[in-house]
Amino acid sequence: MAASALSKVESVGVNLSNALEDRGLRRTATRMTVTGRIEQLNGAFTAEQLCRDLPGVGRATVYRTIRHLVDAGALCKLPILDGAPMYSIARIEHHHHTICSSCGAVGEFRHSTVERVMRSLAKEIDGDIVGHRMEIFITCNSCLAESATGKFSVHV
Amino acid sequence: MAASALSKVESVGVNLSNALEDRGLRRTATRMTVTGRIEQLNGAFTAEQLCRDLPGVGRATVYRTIRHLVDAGALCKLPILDGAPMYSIARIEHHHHTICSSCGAVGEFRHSTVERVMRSLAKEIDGDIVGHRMEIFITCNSCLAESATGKFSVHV
DNA sequence: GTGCTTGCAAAGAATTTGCATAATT
DNA sequence: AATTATGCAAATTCTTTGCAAGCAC
Repeated sequence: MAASALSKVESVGVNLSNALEDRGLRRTATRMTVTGRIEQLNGAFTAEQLCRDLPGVGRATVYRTIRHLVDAGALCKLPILDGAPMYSIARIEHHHHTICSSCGAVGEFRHSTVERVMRSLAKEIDGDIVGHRMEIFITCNSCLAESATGKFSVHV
Repeated sequence: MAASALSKVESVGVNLSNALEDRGLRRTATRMTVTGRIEQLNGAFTAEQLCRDLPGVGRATVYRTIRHLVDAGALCKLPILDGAPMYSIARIEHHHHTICSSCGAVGEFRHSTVERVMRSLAKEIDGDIVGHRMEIFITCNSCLAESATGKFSVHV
């Protein structure tokens, strides 16, 4: 992959528990467990998956913690066409996602051209643009290698 | 609004009941009722809204008909960050949506530059690109006029 | 008449909420 | 000590499914 205009997103020392503290929430053992697990996952995840990984933590707490993190802007929620939304750490302020249609793996990317296009569209769309979202559906390299069959819905 | 590179989507004589027939499904009175209602709505809608509008039709049938239409490619399903997905008639093969963050109104648009950007990204993204989705969140002109308060979540 | 359709109600899946108990500050 | 957090179970919300009765072809 070329490196030119596309900047791959690298870890930028996100600290989820700090994000919660900054919102005035208490630093509890349970929250450390949840945020710790999210940080050690290296990609996007669902609430259900987190519950499975952390049987010692109640479902409600997992959901509540996720919601706090989303509200804090530390996680971004990405809607999946069929099924539960996925979450991924918001390592940079504005980015888009690649979603593997086969295995569901989520990546983040940022591309200056996309943002430039948005600015040019602004002049032509009715109303004020307040934001945008873009997802690129891919078959990731490992799935290409395995030539796995599709599991996730794609809006082409 | 300028007309240049952005082509607004106009009705192109979509016929939803035909789309169902083309799939080998029977032309029933109930299905005509559902497709008729969808066609007379001039924007996106939720399953729930359709159920409310058509009290004579069972929920299950509404959901089943919507699914058939999506499978037929006659409707596109668009995931909403918080809440039920919305559906809109797929009048052109590939397009994107504008969603008013205030009233939820959905518009369709197509912009050649967006597609061009996708092609340039293809060279730089790991894996094969199989599709993409883009939503532009706006405050529509009527909401600007009313300066209504936001109701829909926005991923900025 | 045969097989697809429908509507109801029940089942499911995902998420939220009430509330008593436990932990943090 | 006061207040927030947790876990459980029940409640919600959205959607699908089983099934008997009704239509389309």
